Amino acid sequence: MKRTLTPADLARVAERFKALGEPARLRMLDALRGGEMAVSELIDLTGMGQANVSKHLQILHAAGLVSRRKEGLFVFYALADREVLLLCDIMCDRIERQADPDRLLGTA
Amino acid sequence: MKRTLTPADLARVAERFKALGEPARLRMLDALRGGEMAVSELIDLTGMGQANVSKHLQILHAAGLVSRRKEGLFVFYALADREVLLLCDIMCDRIERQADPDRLLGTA
DNA sequence: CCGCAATATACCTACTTCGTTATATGGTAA
DNA sequence: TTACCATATAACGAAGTAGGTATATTGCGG
Repeated sequence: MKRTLTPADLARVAERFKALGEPARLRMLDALRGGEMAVSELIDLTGMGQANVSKHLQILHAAGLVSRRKEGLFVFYALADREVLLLCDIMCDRIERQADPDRLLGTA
Repeated sequence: MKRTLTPADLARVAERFKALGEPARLRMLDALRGGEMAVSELIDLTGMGQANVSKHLQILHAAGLVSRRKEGLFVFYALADREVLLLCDIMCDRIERQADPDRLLGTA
């Protein structure tokens, strides 16, 4: 197991995790599970403002988590690869395992 | 694959990713790979300020990423489980795969 | 050409977060 | 008890970020 990440690499890793660290962006990634979507679809689906959705998409794209494809007036975004979902699923599994007992106790 | 995360769960997932979204905290988690460490060791090892290290540890602990153990004057922190490292490794692998060609091409 | 539709960007405000210094808490030893 | 050590917390300023409105860009149709 190599421990040879440069500070720049470390910053890049942090950038990606930070991009995943917003509920709004997680919702957008979840919406993209079914396949690519145009910005307007994401706006409609999430109920968020247009400028806000666009900015979040830039952040996700800068982090390499989503890909872009222009087609006429529309821009379609898609998950960059399967690992993005893998990360989310691992984290969600942790949440579900820890949240379930809480919910039973009414701690939520 | 269930898509039944409540908004509260979504916020919890985001909280955890956000906790991973800081280079300083990633360095601390990396330092904990070898096993539990006292706060003063982390301070010494990372060169960060004492108050800063303590605050970052509270964030990691609140996110459930590290565990605590008090022993006399010392408090030892350790990785909460193996999945924490799994997440980091997945992300690091992505970085290494994407960073290497960039470096060769001088695109960075 | 003009006007419109989809997306991106600039700008602003409120809020959060990082890092530091100073102080408080808890535990140990003399 | 008092002094000291390790850790936590408070308080502060600087910097970043989310979300909104307004505006710019880009591509299409008339």
